[in-house]
Amino acid sequence: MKKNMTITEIAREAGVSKSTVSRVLNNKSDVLPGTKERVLHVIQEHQFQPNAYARSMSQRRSRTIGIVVPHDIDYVFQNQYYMEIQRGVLKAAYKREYYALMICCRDMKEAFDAVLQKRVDGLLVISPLYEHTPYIDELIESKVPIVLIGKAPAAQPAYQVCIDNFKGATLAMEHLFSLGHRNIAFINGPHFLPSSEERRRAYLTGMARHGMQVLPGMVREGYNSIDSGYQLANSILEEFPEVTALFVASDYMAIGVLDAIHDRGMKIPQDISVVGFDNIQMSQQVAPSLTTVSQQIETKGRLSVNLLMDLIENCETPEEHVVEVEAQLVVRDSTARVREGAKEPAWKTRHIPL
Amino acid sequence: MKKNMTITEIAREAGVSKSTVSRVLNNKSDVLPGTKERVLHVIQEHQFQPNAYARSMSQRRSRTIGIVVPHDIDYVFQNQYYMEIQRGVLKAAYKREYYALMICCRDMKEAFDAVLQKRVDGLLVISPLYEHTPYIDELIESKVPIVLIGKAPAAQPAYQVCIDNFKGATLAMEHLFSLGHRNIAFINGPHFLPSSEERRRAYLTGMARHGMQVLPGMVREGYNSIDSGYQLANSILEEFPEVTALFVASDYMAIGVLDAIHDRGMKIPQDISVVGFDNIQMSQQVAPSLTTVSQQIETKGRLSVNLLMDLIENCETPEEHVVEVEAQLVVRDSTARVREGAKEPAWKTRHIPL
DNA sequence: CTGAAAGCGCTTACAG
DNA sequence: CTGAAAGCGCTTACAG
Repeated sequence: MKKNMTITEIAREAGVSKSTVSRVLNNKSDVLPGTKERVLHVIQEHQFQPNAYARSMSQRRSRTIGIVVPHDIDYVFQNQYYMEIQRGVLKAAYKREYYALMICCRDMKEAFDAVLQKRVDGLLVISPLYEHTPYIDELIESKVPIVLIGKAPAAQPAYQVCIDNFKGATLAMEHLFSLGHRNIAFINGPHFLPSSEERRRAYLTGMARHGMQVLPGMVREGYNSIDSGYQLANSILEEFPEVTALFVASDYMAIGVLDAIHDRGMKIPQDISVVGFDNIQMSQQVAPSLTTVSQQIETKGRLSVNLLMDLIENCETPEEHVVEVEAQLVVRDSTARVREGAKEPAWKTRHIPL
Repeated sequence: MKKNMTITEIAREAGVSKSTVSRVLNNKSDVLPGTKERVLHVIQEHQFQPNAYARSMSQRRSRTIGIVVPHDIDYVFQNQYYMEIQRGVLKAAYKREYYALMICCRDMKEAFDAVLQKRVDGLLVISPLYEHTPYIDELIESKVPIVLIGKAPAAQPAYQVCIDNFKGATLAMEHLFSLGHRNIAFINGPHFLPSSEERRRAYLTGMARHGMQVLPGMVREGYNSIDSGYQLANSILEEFPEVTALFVASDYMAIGVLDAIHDRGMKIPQDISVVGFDNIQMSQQVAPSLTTVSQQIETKGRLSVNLLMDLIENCETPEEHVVEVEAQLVVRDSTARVREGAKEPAWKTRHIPL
């Protein structure tokens, strides 16, 4: 492996100019076959690869995208959601011969730096929160190619790849209703996540559609951690023993819910049904395996790369700003028909058609 | 966010030369405080950041390291071991203001490319297999700064950060022996992993030390997947019903083992004890939580970055090639005293002192 | 079809 | 302490 070859030496050895070597390297059409042959031969012989950064400089693009995750490294690398996204992103990027740079930063500062330093041609922002709105707006305003994965909190129209959270959550609720459940509690994700609002609306709408009144304690807010799911499930079941099903807005929390129910000596799904959201890997490895709403995480990652590269390469901006991936219900072992003789809730009063 | 500032424009506005701006940017000592002040002010005002690649080119270093994982993206991003490593690596790299580029490639080709293209200043190779020996040797020979995480398969001395697998596996075995277990089966990792050999030796040595004969079927080889653990445990328990404990060379397989035992209607740890290896996150989330040998994965990631940067920056090469991280036994809920009346194995014949 | 020259945005000796 | 010039290794018009 000879390391310090440059285009100049290749040119000398092949008896041509640097320009010609460059043309061969970039597969330009106007090179005489014989010349091309000769140059390629020298290149092969030395295992020559052009300096990527010199190239980036003169081409004014780096063929590198930034995957920005506005969270702590510790959090990100312990969360399967981000792993799935990264998987989809890296696979798609490799396929188009792009590199991807992981940028974890709470305040998006490093993302700005990477752009200003011309390290990346564009940005993929995963799960931005409301608090990131000003940063994202500034990036959009500066014409930085940028695609958001997950609901956009930006004030101006942002390119984004997401699912319809309302539809997804409705799938979960209808599944539970179809199994005869009526006393359904809801554990939502944190309010600072744009997706939480829609899922909440779906829960409330579903309950209303089936004539169920929702008491305040039936809806809780967790932090998407296993532990918060555990705590909240205990608290809910304490207060509402007649609950027969829980809809939980993230798989991690749902897994905590499974634990809590188990520790209370109840059986899943015989006594209580649980539906999660996300369909992370772990959801099929737990016992019982978790019925959940798939976000098609890897697909989102893949599509977002494609969209971002269209923005980078074509410069023309697609009309449609939103790419929607379909949310899908994945039925596994954590849901079943409502238990016999489940108490009718005292507050079930009337059927409200919507 | 103004994007197209260059050092030249900063120089003009500050009324100095590019050289001086460069000196300020790089914190060189010999700049008059007043001048420095003035330049910094203009820089701040424009939020100027120097072009990273131009810098890399003239400095002949990129402040970027390659994390090469010689496996498929799909495999890597579904494996918590690699996530933990990445976590440690990224945190340490950020701290020293380095970037890290993820390079997944079965045959290490992309790793060579990254070096030849001068994209990275050095390489971190995670879990190299025997089959990667020639590639790694070539890199070492070419004086590319390189550190291996995990036992080195290289023919020549390679810098590496690893645990003492023999010692770690011995901790697991002694733990089981101390609980009274004698009929211990062993599920090893694949033979193409350098670590497997040592763990196997530890198992055999432990058994011998306690006078236990090891029948052929008591040692199996899996692929470090949950599924292979499941299959192998079933097969072992079928053949050797008197087994009271399994030592499993990776947590993923051990989790499969837990499932298998559960599905056979036996209780853990009352009927059978299980010890894993790695201490991935999941090992504490399963039920029962898994007793295992911690590799201190994140620590390995962190230390390997530090070692690699010493190689890159100091050019002087440390004498000691091996950094050893201590393997630690983590006792959780999957191990307990051997069950009462467990059958003494027919083949227990004599005590062989070693 | 090919080459010489200029340029990308920095840093680094070399003078002064 | 500061500036002019050369150089890092490419690409890209511009001629021919």
